[in-house]
Amino acid sequence: MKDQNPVLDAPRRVTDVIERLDAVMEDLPKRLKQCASFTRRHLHLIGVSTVSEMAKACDVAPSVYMRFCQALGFSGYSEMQSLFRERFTEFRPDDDTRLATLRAEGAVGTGRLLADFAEAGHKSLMGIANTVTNEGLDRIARDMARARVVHLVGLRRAFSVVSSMAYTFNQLGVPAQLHFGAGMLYAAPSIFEGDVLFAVTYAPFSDETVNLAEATAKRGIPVHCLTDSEHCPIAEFAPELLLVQEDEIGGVKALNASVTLATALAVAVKALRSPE
Amino acid sequence: MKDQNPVLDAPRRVTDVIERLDAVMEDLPKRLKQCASFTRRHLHLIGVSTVSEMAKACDVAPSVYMRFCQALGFSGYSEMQSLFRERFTEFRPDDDTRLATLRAEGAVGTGRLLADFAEAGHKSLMGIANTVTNEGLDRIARDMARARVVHLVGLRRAFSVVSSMAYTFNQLGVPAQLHFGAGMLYAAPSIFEGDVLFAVTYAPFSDETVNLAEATAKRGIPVHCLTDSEHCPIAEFAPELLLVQEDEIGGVKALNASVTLATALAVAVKALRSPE
DNA sequence: GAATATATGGAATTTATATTCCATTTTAGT
DNA sequence: ACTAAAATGGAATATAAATTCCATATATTC
Repeated sequence: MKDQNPVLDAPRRVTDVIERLDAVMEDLPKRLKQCASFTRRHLHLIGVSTVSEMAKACDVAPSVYMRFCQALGFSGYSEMQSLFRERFTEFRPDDDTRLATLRAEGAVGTGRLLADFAEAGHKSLMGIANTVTNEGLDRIARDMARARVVHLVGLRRAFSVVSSMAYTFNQLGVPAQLHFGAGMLYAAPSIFEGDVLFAVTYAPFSDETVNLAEATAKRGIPVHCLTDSEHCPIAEFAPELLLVQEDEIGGVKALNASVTLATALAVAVKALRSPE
Repeated sequence: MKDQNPVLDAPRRVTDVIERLDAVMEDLPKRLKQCASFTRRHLHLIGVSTVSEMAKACDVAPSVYMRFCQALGFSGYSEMQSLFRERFTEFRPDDDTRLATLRAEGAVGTGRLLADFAEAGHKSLMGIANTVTNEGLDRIARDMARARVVHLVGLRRAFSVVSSMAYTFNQLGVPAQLHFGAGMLYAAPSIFEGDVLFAVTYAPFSDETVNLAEATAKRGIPVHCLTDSEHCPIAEFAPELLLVQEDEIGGVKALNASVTLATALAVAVKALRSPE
């Protein structure tokens, strides 16, 4: 540490932390680099861990991790941690007013909105690592890899998720069928034994999606589900549930976690199907 | 609390907590019920909050929240909190050594894939700030805000982007129409003067999207475009071009930047349209 | 409406955690 | 190889948090 930044102000957004991390990574001494490297890949742990835990995970003394936080511009670990806890605790009553004043702020306002959504995206991505377990994801991937055809269903917000997944499957040569349109239940007859259904639905859950999942599960065909709540009714029929928590700005939710998870899942299925 | 459960063992899983919460909810005295009710709806806060914070959020004294934890069977807040932190820390997505052994064992690095795509997402999001100018985005938003109807077009990978945008517009009450299907050109007649077309296409550019954009532009209707290359042919007809660079893993591109940009744009349009 | 049991909130105590300090080790420059 | 500068880790301290205790308030029962 050559004290290259005499008065470095603390990052105020997750985005800034990542940026700074990438910027200083190379110039850091061994131990601090360990901190940077591990932290960069496990941002989500900061909010729920103590210094000693983080230090241990980085295989470093607590005091070293302390200095690492300071090298990033924070006064200490507590300050850094509070930034990563914000996402959960932060209550934003000013969202509405902020949107209302956007009109007056012009380009600056629009840019800030974009920055906000980018920030929401980062946070959502961090969340995946928190809520999704390797084992669960792996089991679903294996199940899908065995399937003759993977059927995809999702409406409203979930539709963009399944449609991107359908595209990825297509691109990779994995047989997949995207179901949409009003009479979702008419999709049931085209789902056969040996197939798998992947349903995506967010609260408030779409009846059509739930009904199709239920009907399919009752025929003994495996159903898997991606959702944002433990109370998703499909949970009753699905052996494995993927839970994501998306950040939102002014009531509009990000889609980053879902889309990323869906993409990773599709690629995993392809990898498992390939003989190689 | 009538000490109905002399030796109540602590819940071991989050599910157990929820169950117990639902079970005792009714029999609890006023303050403890407050705790139960709030906690039930904000389980995710436990891992990242202190007793005092939780107590304050429940509008209750810290000691009350303490007794609430004990009523649930925990020895105290710390024990309960550690249960909610477990799920975050027990699982380290890509501990390098563990991953190495996993691969050696022939298992698929599903978790690694997810971590990789999350990383690609982070990078893509970081890229937006660099390549998109506030002014350009703002001009497009203002143009769209003036439009009678915003028409959306995009195929293949771009389809999930426009479909999510269509959903957001819908949710916000902004008139928007999503065009899809084989004969994209037949969409042209439904685009009128006073409307705006927003086209999304990535290299190699889809002819149908480009053709619709061209035909629309030639009729004097404004066309805006989101793409990943300066060579996008729509650039010739579009006053403003949004460029995003998505990271990719093994040839499969992330969608984070595009989806985030599209969402932010939609919200900006809504904000600019709202009266007040 | 009094007596008893239960619930409550603030203050005191204990425990854990963050942070600083300093002696020792490592690295970089000559 | 020697010296100076930087980095490191463990121990000491300061700070904040969890937990307990108790006096007071509220509800229940007779």
